[in-house]
Amino acid sequence: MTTIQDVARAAGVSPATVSRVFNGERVTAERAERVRRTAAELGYAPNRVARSLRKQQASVIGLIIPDIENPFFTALARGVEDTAQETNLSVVLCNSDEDVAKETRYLSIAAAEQMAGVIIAAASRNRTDLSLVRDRGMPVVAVDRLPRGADVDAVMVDNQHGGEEATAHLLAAGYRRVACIAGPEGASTSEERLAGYRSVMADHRRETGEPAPPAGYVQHGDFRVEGGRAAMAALLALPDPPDAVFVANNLMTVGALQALRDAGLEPPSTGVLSFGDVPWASLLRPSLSAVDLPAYDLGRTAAALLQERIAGSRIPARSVVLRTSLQRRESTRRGGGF
Amino acid sequence: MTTIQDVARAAGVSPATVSRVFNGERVTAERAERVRRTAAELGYAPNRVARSLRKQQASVIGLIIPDIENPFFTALARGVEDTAQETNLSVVLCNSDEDVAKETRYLSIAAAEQMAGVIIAAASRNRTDLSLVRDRGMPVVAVDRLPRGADVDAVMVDNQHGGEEATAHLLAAGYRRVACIAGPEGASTSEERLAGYRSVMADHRRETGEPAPPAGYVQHGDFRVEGGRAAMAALLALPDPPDAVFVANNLMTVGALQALRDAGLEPPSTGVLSFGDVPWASLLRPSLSAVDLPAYDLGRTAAALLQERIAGSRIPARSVVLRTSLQRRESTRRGGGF
DNA sequence: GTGAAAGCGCTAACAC
DNA sequence: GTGTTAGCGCTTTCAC
Repeated sequence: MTTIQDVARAAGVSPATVSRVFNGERVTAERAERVRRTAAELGYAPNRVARSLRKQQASVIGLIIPDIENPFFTALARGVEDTAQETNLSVVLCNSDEDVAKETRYLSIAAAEQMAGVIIAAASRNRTDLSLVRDRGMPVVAVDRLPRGADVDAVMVDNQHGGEEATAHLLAAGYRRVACIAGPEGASTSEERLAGYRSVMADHRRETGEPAPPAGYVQHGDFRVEGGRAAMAALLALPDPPDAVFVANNLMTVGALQALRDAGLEPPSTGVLSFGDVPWASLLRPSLSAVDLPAYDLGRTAAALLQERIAGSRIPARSVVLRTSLQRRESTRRGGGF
Repeated sequence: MTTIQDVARAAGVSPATVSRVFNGERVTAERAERVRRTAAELGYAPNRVARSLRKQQASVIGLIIPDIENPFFTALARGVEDTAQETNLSVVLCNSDEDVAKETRYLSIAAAEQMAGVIIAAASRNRTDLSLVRDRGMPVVAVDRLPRGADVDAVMVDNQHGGEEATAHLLAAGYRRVACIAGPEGASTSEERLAGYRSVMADHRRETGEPAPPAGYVQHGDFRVEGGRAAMAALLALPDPPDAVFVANNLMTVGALQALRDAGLEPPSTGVLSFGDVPWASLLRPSLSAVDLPAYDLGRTAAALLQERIAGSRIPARSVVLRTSLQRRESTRRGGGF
């Protein structure tokens, strides 16, 4: 490996000068040029490990997401990456697999590698422990999910509003027995979406005097395809099955659609509304109504906030909330369109 | 930050002893215990940057993939991760976005961070330059795509065989005007799949005396949804459009299906066979025939090979080829099933 | 089995 | 502007 010493010797200057050239500090043009040329000849590239050790910080940021196979998070990752690239930060992606232990390992790595900062979609609202990195003063931005009590910048989705809009749309379309497949208990995103559902349902009962939905109309899944399938199957097994369902994430919607089909049912006779776009939804017949999430912008915003912190901003922690937008398509068009 | 010095002082031993405790070298049980306890109390964790600088190697491997939004690569990533975890290696994922410049940046980072090794699905067969890392003696495993002339271990898919099987299946199903949507020119995976198509088509002509397919029956796309749509549209615009199409990757299949639908056509009247499973294909009606790729196993195998190299194996470079398997479903069931 | 000391490659403080 | 020097936190000789 070529070191800064080798270049210095070959160019007839001190190591400090070489360092300055590579860090954009003031060096006479002529010598700078000579250093650059010798460096190129020798194939020299600064050793980031040494640099990190010395500066006690790196030019890499960690992005920790809970499910790399969920397109929502990959779109988010692209947003982070695109923004980071603009200022020469590199992104390394870590998949916590919704597992707090794995997540903890990645957080320790981020700390130990002295990354410049971390963007995290936490695996758990209660058990994710950001102190590992926060104690070292490392900037952290929470995205999509904010661990309880974490004093960090956050970029969130207006889940409750999205849940309300979705439920209201199902009722307006004429569905009467509207169920909900929520995410894991304790997941903040799921709970907020569910709260939106509950609040609109309660308002509706108050206005119309209709009875409360039967027990079991709220099922909990695991945010994966299988969980959605099981939850839908459970709903269909009820004595009075729902005529529409609001599903709290995209992957569970896929499972729910499969269960529906297995039971010989199809939207929109049973209405289906997904929180979060199902990828390639455009191929589905009937097309799928969904609450669109700004996944890419979530990533961009998170990266921008992190960069401000890395640059040294010390203002109090901020939360940015991005709005969802409801896409009305065929799967909620009861009675063949209106 | 607590350092090894702090622990040593607090435990009344030398830094060397603390180091030995954390590296599993022989230390008297009693002292080892004391060190471990003080370390825990002080919240000490070894600084990986310093360790890397000293040992000149890290416990992190880089995984460079060309498209993080393609489920094939995310499944592969999981395979790599699961295997790496087993031996305490951590994986950082880099998305080259099919862009050789970005890829080069990530390779330099891998080199500069002195990662333990790299697994790469190369962005280009010709322009991907592994010398950046190979020159430093860093172990590299190519997966899915092998850059020309690269002397590294590789884990590949039997693309030609898959292409042959796919094409033969379309012909056996009774389709006669079979077209192919290939990937970018120069992509080895695409070229091999195309070669499989061509070889079976040529054999078939030889046996049956049927005329050669018209010009334009082989279209090139970009391995993304849009490319597939454009290619399919071009095929449909031909004077004598095909009655079946073999699409060389999963994302382009999505686009092709969209173009087909836009034209008022549906499989299986036009047969569609995808190379690589489309995620959530189970939701599609008609269900989609596909050449299944062992993405997860590709990842596992690549990680296993890399680990052998990291452990010091010096045997000559190996290539492992994994087989595909054809899934016959409804989209190629001409005339309503057979 | 253990400690002292050197040094991985780099940057920051200081003197010039 | 530039060189000299010290040291980031760790591992690894080499004595003992």
